[in-house]
Amino acid sequence: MHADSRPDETAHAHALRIPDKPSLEGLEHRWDAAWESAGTYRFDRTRERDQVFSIDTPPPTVSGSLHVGHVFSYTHTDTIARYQRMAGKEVFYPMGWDDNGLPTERRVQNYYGVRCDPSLPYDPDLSVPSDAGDPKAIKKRGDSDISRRNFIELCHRLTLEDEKVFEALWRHLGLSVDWSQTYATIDERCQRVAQRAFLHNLERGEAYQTEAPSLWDVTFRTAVAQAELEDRERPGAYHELLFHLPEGVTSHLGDSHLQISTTRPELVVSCVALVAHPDDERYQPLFGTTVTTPVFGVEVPVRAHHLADPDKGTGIAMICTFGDTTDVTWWRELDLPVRAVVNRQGRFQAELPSGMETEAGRAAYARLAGKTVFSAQQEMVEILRETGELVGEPEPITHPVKFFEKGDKPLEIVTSRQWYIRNGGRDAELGAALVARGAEMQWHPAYMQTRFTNWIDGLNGDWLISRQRFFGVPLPLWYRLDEHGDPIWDQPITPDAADLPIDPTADAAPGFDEAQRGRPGGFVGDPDVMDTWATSSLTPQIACGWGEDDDLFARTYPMDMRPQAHDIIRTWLFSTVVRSHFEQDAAPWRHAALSGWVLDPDRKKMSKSKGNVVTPMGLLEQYGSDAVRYWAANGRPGTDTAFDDGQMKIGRRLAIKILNASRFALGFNANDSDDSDNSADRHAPLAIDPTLITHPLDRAMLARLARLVDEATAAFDNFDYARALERTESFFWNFTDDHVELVKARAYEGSPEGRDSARHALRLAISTLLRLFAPFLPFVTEEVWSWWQAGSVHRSPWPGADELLEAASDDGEPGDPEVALVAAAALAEIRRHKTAAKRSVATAVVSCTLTCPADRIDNLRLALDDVAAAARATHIELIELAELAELAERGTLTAQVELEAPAEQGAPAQQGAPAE
RNA sequence: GGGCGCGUAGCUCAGAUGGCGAGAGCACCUCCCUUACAAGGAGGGGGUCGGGGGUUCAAGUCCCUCCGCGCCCA
Repeated sequence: MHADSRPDETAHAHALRIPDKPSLEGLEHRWDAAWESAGTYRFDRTRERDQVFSIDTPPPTVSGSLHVGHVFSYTHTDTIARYQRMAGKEVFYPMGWDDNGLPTERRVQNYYGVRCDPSLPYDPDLSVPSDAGDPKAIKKRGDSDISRRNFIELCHRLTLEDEKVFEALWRHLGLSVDWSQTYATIDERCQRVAQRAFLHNLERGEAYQTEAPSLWDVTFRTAVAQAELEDRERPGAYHELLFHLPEGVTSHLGDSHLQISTTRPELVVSCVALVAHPDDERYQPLFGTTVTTPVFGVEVPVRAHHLADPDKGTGIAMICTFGDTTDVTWWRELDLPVRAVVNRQGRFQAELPSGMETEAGRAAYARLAGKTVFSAQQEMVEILRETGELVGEPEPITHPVKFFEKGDKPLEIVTSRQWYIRNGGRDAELGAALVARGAEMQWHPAYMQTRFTNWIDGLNGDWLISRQRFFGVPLPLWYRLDEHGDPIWDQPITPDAADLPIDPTADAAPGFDEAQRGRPGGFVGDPDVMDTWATSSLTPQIACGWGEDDDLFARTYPMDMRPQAHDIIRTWLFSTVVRSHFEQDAAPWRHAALSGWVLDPDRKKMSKSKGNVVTPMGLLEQYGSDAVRYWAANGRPGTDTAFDDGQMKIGRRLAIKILNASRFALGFNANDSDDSDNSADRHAPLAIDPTLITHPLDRAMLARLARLVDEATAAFDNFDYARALERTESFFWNFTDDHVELVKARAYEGSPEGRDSARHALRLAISTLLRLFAPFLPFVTEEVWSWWQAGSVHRSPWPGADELLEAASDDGEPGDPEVALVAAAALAEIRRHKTAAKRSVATAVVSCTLTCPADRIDNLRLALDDVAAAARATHIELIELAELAELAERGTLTAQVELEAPAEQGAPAQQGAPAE
């Protein structure tokens, strides 16, 4: 299929074609098409596992928009992929799309102006709204309700469009993804994998359901997992309430009541206990006694628990069902009853909560029932004022409140039946095993492993995977209904593996008829879908063909590399480790590579909500993909990087420089003895013959290049692409500024030996540098490569230092880098005099004396012909520097220069002053 | 409050295992059409390496402490 571009075949030169005016324009489109048709990045699945480098790319959420952060981190991955490919590995680099979940549902709702109503029947003839994408028209007509299946169809339709846009951007950016290996987390195969994995978890006891308090978003009407929480600072107020002590008991202050500070007075009705720290002497006498709540007069115990903070408020707090996650902890650990009042709509339920015995209590509750939490609080404060049980006025504060990261109302905690997967949050042994999995992987940078470990150590519950949504992978379960039509929860019916994927709300349970759905003695399907992470945590299994393509799986799993941003270690990375731990008893990857964030100039994370995002395609078009990649690749692993279009300009300049320098280095005829422009040799293939490289300066340059190759290789092997780029770039600028200038004259018109040496060394250097740059600047390097080489630079072998050292040596004598350094220093010194004299660099030098220490002078002598030619000097005198004191004056090399008199004005000859 | 990371020229950042005068690019200033490149080239000015202690013959580099910033978690 692409035999001509295999890395193990010797690249061979082909007819030389160098454009007169090389340009970057249009390279992206041209080479993307060429790579596609040549199959340059196709995975060769005949390779064995040890020859393969497999990459687990976290699929981006297509319904979100791509931003520069994606370009940034995906470029990092691509540089590694390209390096590994050139280093001889067969790279398995698939791409997925994360379609399911809330973001897509919201986008579909807004884009088409529809709402999902699961109670509606499927309408097979439903047409796509003609005003899709027109917010004004949709607002005018209002949303229309459609069935669940119709809704899901629209989700699929829109994500398909989104995927095309994403792929086009990735191709333009030059990701070396194998585009024949794509998946979408909602496609049939992914659903099958997700359901199969869940059923395995269920069989092994790693998945379980329970009726438990869970965080609930009242807007989206869905449960939310711990990993999806975020704290937001919100205004609130401390309310001082009075709880009443039994007859004859007084507080440490001598009062017949206790004063409690709370930010949620409306939850007094759900209060089940008071709690203080066990060491708190003020409340120790009360532990084990009871108090009665204000307004409702419910008797609740006073308990001790170490999580109560003696310094907060009055040091004693009320425990409610449930005000926050600490309440849940207290409820569980102190074995307290439940007195729930907030329903899933975020309103106070109509029914009277338990324990409400007084008439006044009932009357008060009647004023709260049906109200939202917000209104109920206002009403409750009013009631407390009326009863005189509110002390003073509420004191406004700002405090962190838990939100669903995609929501905009504070989370409530409601009790419901949900499915969980164990993750070590309630099982120290499992937690330790997962920490150990983390230690099996290499982290780049290494300190990121600490975040992983810290996250596991901080977990306090299992992973809740049930979501009350529509566009997701259904939980593959049904429940029998008893004779009353109530589900028998603890004996779920599971499907046959061969039937996966299934939708329990559409497919009948095995052994039942569809007509029995919802009937007593019949069955009902689980209405929930799985959390999106429950699928995307399986990307290694999905990409590698687990359970579907054992041959591929054996060649690719566990995967070599997983790149991602550091903020989702706790979610995506962690959950993927959990699944592999359970399913394969292995870590999913060998290397976890973490990228930083893109920050705006104010050091804030770039994000859509902050309105500071830049559209990636515009950048790619403005600066060129290579230039944008250059900026991205300068971001070191794990390090946040400022968005900087200045760096992109530099990247563009570098790409242009590569074009021009290559044009020079490759611009000599293949037949070195014939320089005529119209010779038949003009397009003859160029050769590189290392044995012709004899000049000490050429050999010195190649010796330095060998060092560079070693450094770049070591950096890449350590996943430090940024270092590899920085070293390569630094060498390249010196190469063009110094080496090219020094050898230019010799390459054009030197002696036959000198000329050959210069030209072949230039070609070898360019060949090497193009390959070193290829992972970063895939387009311009491929362009130049195509001028004179067959096949793709991206399938050519990564350069080796040995070949360069071999080429640099002469009769067994190694090349000496010092020769290049001292020659460059000498040329710079002479140029400095010309600039100081405000003369052109081309000005001829009438006489020149260079002074430097003995050890350097010998090296300088070896390249003196080139220095003189580059300086336009007919002769250079060398003087050995004797005195150490002189050496300390300035540098180790000084020049005295006399320049040719200016041609016209007849001004006196410039006398270069001795360097100071 | 705990954990992790960061603080080097006006800006963006390099500076493995401590070692000869602290670097790059951008920006700034001066100069130069030199046959790869004017979307260029040559050169120049500019830093108490966050503050303070300590270890060492020697510290931007190691230790302690303080200050500031970011992220994650309580």
